[in-house]
Amino acid sequence: METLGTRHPLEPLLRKLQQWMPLDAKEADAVRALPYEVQRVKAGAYIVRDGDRATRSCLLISGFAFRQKLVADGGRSISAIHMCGDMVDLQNSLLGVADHSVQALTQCNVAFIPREAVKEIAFAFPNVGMAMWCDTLIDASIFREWIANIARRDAATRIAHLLCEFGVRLEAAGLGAKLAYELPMTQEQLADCTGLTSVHVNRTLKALEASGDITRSIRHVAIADWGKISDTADFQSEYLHLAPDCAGSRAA
Amino acid sequence: METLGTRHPLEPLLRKLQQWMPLDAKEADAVRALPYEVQRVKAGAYIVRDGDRATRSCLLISGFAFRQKLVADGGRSISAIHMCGDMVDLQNSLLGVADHSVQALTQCNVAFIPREAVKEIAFAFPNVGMAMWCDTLIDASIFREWIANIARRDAATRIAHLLCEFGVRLEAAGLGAKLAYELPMTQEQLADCTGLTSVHVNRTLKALEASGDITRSIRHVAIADWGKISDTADFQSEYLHLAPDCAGSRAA
DNA sequence: CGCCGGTTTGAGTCCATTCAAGAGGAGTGG
DNA sequence: CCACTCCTCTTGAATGGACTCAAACCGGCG
Repeated sequence: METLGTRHPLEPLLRKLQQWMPLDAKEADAVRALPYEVQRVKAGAYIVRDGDRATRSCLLISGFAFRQKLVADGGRSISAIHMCGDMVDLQNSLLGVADHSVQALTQCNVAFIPREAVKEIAFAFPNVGMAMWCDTLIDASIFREWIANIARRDAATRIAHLLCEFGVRLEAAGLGAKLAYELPMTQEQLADCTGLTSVHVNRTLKALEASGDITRSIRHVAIADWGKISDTADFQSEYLHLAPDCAGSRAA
Repeated sequence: METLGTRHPLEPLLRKLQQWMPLDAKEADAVRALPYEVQRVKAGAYIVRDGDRATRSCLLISGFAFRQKLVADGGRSISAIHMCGDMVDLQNSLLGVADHSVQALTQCNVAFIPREAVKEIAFAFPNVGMAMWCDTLIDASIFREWIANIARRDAATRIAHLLCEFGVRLEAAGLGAKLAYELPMTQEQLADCTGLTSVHVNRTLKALEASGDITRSIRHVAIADWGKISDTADFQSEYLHLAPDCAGSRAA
């Protein structure tokens, strides 16, 4: 667990960007020099609302958030979960009008950065821009995997897959271990991530527990054997692009 | 219908980019000056294979292509359909290793552009880069809508939604009318786009026909009443971001 | 003409849903 | 400290939308 402590508030962004592309001192300083304003957001509150004209990008400094869309009959679809260091709203702010909402899953600290400042740094420092672009491309890769997950896997596989992804991403973000972590979601939210109902999520979780794939208490998930669960989950981590070779080589 | 004729092969790319961001003469010339190599690809052939180390980006000059992923039990998920002017492979080539395949739906003409050339023009000409970035963000927006479509809508709504999207995009690309077009897909491919089986797609198409939403012959789709079908489809076009305000204003 | 991929149709099955009700836990206020 | 409420989790029974399996049909093409 990291504390905010004395660290620069934008440090998590820097950490994330460096994952995709090494940045030199000048580039890192430029990131730190971005203008921002930090706000505390309560669990459940909207960070961006569908239809908003977004003029700022949001960086998650602590806590968790998710993207959601509503359909005609009132159903909800969650299309992404975000954690510390994620630029939660490049998607909306660069496109002008938000096509979906972003909501706080837990209490969050969010840094708002004016969209023009993001554009400026992206093109003034190509390596920073490339890292940001990659970040949005990896979000897209995760969307594709979720499409496949929801479209073509059964309930147990879907949920196991989500649990695997969550573990790997938490570990990559330095927020926990992939074999044991706090899952900050209700079963209903889990259902909206996987296209199931909360009742069936409940039954499926119990089945996963019974088959020895996971153990869990309230919101804590523990994975006994990574090989076993990633097998039932049909999980391969390539789509997360954690290997450090995004975008090829640095620009001069 | 546009013919290739005497036009510059990269003209469709220019058209697409200008949709997101107006480009001046110098910027347009830079796009036209991109190095490329055109190849004819047969229907069904792979343009990019899952796991490839992609070093070039692919631009669709004519024909249709789709993105697909396979899951453990052999099921297939189609996560996107692409048409003339689409940069089909920024996603893979910028990230290094392809996390999914791209396959020709019909016979295609594809222009291959070295990835370094794409990166160079993107950062040498910020407006071009911004347009490309927007393009990938809009792809991501479509992914999110597909997630909601597959996760939370019933079969008839799902398919009607896909038909609406297809009509609007074809019209936006100057390839047809949204109320009547050729659908270059088999029912099995339609099924893989919507997370259904081909049998059920067949029944659902017949039901849509019976209820007067569409008429169809072999691969031809006609929509009698846009209001009616977009209603049964729960379709709103905002997520396609066709309104010309992506990315805010041009850079100086 | 015969093959082959795609479409159509029927019958039976099943995975996930719906509806309903009870149990557990956290937080609030008297 | 307890009563009360709200939310989440849990479980059961019945239902249903989509699937599976299978066979027939159709149209284009070699």
